[in-house]
Amino acid sequence: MATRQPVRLSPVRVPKASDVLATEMRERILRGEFPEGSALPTERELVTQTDMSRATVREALRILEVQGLVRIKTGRSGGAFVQHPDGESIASSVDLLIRGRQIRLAALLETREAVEPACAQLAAKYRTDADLDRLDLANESMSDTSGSLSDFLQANVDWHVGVAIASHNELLTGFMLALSRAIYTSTNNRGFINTEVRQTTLRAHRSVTTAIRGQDPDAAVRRMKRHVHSYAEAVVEVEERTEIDLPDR
Amino acid sequence: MATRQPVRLSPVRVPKASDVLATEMRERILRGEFPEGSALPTERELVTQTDMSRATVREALRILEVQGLVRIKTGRSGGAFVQHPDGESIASSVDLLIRGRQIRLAALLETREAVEPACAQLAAKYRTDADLDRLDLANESMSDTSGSLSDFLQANVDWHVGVAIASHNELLTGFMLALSRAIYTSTNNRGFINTEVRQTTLRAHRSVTTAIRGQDPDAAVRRMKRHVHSYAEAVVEVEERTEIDLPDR
DNA sequence: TGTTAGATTAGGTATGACCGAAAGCACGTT
DNA sequence: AACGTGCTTTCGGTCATACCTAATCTAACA
Repeated sequence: MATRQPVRLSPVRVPKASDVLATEMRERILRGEFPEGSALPTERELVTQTDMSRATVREALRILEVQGLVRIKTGRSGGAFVQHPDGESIASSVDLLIRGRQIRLAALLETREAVEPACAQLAAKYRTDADLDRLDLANESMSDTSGSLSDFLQANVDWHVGVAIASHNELLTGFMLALSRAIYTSTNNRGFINTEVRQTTLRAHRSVTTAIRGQDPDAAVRRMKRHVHSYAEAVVEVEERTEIDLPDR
Repeated sequence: MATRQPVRLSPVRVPKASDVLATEMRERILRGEFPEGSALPTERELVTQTDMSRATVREALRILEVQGLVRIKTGRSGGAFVQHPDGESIASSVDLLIRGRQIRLAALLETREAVEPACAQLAAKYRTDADLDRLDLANESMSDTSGSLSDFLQANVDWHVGVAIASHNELLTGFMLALSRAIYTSTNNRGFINTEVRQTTLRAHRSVTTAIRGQDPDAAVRRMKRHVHSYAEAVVEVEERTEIDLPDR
């Protein structure tokens, strides 16, 4: 019998048809080939163009939809409309990581300490009047001490995200959006926010806002760093107290 | 004729069946209900359990797959296996944002200046011996001045990601992973990396590595800040020169 | 005791049908 | 002329069924 031919083949990869189609459309969208809001061909049209089944085409569109690259509308003159990803898409994937990996609140606060002072610095450099309005608005609704905890925390998130927006850096904005929301939900049910904490927080926010308004990056960094650090310390302190109160579960 | 009743209805939302199923399974996965690697029911099994068609079930699974929550294997004893998202999932969505929004290199470098010094600080605090090995390895392969530009840049990415890993903060790691890769691809075809830049970069990396090894957070921050800042300045400088060289086009 | 050729079980794809939502149109009323 | 009303059309959403292909298991065979 003939000996085995020493033919070597590299492992053959058989990509899924829907992935291939999704990748091709994704590249063309990212290349900027279609203006934002323009309509892709209808599903049935794509079927005839690609010789694929409708199920395959639909899965490809679903992939793009999850990735935030298209928005799908139903009804007549519906279909897939090109959309460029925004901070929300980053925020949602960060959210999945945080929840899936059970990232602890302490790690979230550490991350905020790492990122947000830099946001404040950039905000002080690049802020517009509209950015200032947004920050003032958040400060106002936070100064309503009679509001519910959720309202307070929502205004808190708005302010922090507002700082990120004022940095005019979309990456940082998306990241801070996710981080702020995650901290919000972790904080919402822990009950260590009392009137004193509220007033301290509001004072700190106003102080940072003033630095941003005055376009003083150094002060903005310093004050933001102090704010997020002391907030983190307060949370850790309460965490420890809670652990003592509830030794096991 | 009777006057219109002042009945007000809020807009009714009709969620898609596949979204509902995906959301339910996602929540259960994120809640930690299934250990990592465990198998979800097969498609046909889900069909009987949910009274949905297989196409719907498949779309739901596809959503979870894109979100990095399950990995799907074909063949006998295949199916959907639970997976917890890692830095890659964040990296890919950040990548989509960068490319879809045409984020300029200058903005990427600005973001790195904002985030990476803090990474270095945390790395100096929490680094393990394995982290140091990873950094040393990257430095070694970068010291090979005869290597190609791609090899140099890859080692560069490895080092920067290595710092993020050493921070032991999964959020920052995922973010820096995406950022480093994006800077890599933007830098790969610009040709402003010469021998001098290589040596300067290597020196800076070694200097930061030393601070991390010595668990000196302040030095790590300072040196990293200086490194990424001077790198950014060098890039901007070359950008301007390039614009002059190529006035239109 | 390996090797290998089926059998089995999973996902991947293709058809074809029908439902429901939304935009457009035409008719009819005011 | 202006405005509802309802029909028609054209989309995506869902379902059912069939068949293909990949990966594994199993059992016969050399």
